[in-house]
Parts: sequence; structure tokens; C-alpha cells
Amino acid sequence: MSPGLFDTLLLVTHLLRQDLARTFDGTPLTEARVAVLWVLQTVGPSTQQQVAAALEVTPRNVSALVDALEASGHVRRTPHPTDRRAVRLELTPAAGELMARMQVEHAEVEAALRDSVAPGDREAFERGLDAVAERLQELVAAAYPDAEAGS
Amino acid sequence: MSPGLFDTLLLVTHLLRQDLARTFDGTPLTEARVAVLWVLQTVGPSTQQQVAAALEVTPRNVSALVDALEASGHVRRTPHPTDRRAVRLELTPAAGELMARMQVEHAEVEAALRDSVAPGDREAFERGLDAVAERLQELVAAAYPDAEAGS
DNA sequence: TATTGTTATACTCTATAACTATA
DNA sequence: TATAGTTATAGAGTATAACAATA
Repeated sequence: MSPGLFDTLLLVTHLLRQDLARTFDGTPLTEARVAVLWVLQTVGPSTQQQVAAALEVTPRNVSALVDALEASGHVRRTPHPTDRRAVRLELTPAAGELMARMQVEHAEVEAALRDSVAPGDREAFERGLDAVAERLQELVAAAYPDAEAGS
Repeated sequence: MSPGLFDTLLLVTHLLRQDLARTFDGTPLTEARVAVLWVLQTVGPSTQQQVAAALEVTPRNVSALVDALEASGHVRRTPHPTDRRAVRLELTPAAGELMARMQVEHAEVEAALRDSVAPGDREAFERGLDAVAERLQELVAAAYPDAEAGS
């Protein structure tokens, strides 16, 4: 009661984002750029349109992010095999390894967070968290009737 | 288990931030500017240095935010009573009312989120959330040994 | 000498609008 | 005509460095 549900959630927010923007291998990757790499790692080679849709961001924005990621050697633009308007984005081998390690590390963090909850509280905790997420989604949808529902 | 604790937390993060950046009274306030107003509302009139420290942001950044908030009529710069180098920031009456309503609305959101958790799960949920926040703080502190501990 | 806030400069993320090349 | 990506332009947040006025 005392620290406030809101405050705790915001603290978690803050810490999670800090963790997500982590620097790997001395390469200072920003959160937005890691988000692009994450899409490519999880769904495989994609067009910029697909990345833009996945991140809910304008295609123009993806162009800029990919420019930077290409310059830093994380992403390659190759010709799309069937559509000559489109670009095929793929991770470089080094970036692929980086993301693989990042996936492992995130799994470890997730496990550590689960372990931090007392065993007897875990099920109730997860049910509660899901309920809060769902309710928040409803509240946001009510506040922004025009916006789409995708996360 | 299936959606992933991480993903759910990130969804909540996303939704909370969306809610926090809400537009009030047709005034499009950004998250960063609301953060400044929030400090002034909760700790009262402050210097820019104090706001910068509270937000963990450079004083230069606060100058820019206050410039914008002054132009939009939310904040006033008045002479500091004892230190002529410093500026005393205070909310305008309209912004004060705005922030008061915002506090009420946040309390309502907090109550709605609490209500969304099944009564039998509430205590375990809150214990679990606190534990996760604490563990996350440890993990971040370990990853960034140099950074300060403030939220 | 140290502190408060500013000007100067730069980088990043994001958006809209207009344009080119291709479907 | 519609779509993929680009150039052009703009606003917002953030940072460092140098500087003025004041302590």
C-alpha cells in the first residue's frame, strides 16, 4: 500500500528500459535500434515496411534507424528477391550472435525475476499481473478510442 | 507462462507511459514536461537545479523544458528570494488545478488497477511485484556499478 | 573558487509531406 | 493507382562545453 502500485510499476518500467538499452560488447546501441534488431532476430529477414508495422512507427523512421545500423555494421540491406521496390533487411553475422546472446541474457533475467517471487505467491502474482495489464489496456483504449489495439 | 513475464511487464510499461502522457484539457503536454509539472506539484516551488536533480537530467535540459512550459503558460519563472543566481519555478494557477485533477485521476487509475486483481490474489500480487522491483534494481545496479541508485 | 542558469552545438527519435521507382 | 523507400523539413528530448552573473 505505502509505496503505491503506480510507483512500483513505474520503477519497474524504468529499470526494465534501462536493462533493455544495455550496451553489449561495447557497442552503444540505443533502445530504438535494439528494437529493430530484435524484430530481425525473432521474425527473420524483413522489409522496412514489416519492421515499421512491428514497431508501430513510420517507415521513414525505420529508414533512419537502418541507416545507423548499417553504418555500425549491424544490419545489411540486400535486394528483395521478388519485389524490386523493397529492401530485405538482415542481421550481419556479428549482430546475429549479439542478439542470440541478448536472448539468452533476457531469459536469465526473466528467470531471476520469477525466482524473486516467493513460490507460494507466484501463481497469484502472475494472475494479478495479467489482470492489471488487461485492465490497463481497457483504460487506454477508452482514453484513446481512435488508436489501434496492437501492443 | 506463455506470454512471458517480460512481455507483460513491457506491455504494462507501454500502457502506463501512454496513460501518463495523456492530454489534459486539450493541452498536449509531453511526458517530459508533465514530469516537470509533477515535481513542482509534489514538492512545491523549486529551482531548476532541484528539478534537474529530481528528474536525473541535466540542468540544460530543464532550461529547455521550462522555456516550453513558460511559453504554454504552465510555469512561471520568478526571482529566487535569497539567491539572485537562481530562479524560482512555480506552477501557474491553471497548471496547479490541472495537476490536482491529474493526481485525482491517477488515484482512480491506481484504484481500478487494484480492483482488477482478484481479492484473494491481491496480497500475493503486491508482495510479488515488490520482490520483482527489488530484484530488478539489484540487477541494474550490478550492470551499472557506476550509476547512482535513485529511481 | 563554486554554483545557477544560459548560449552554442550536436545527436537521437519521431512525424508529415512530397517524390522516385516499381507493382 | 497503390506500394516501398527516399529526400526534405520539423519538433522534441537529451547531452557536453563554454560562459555570465552571483555566492
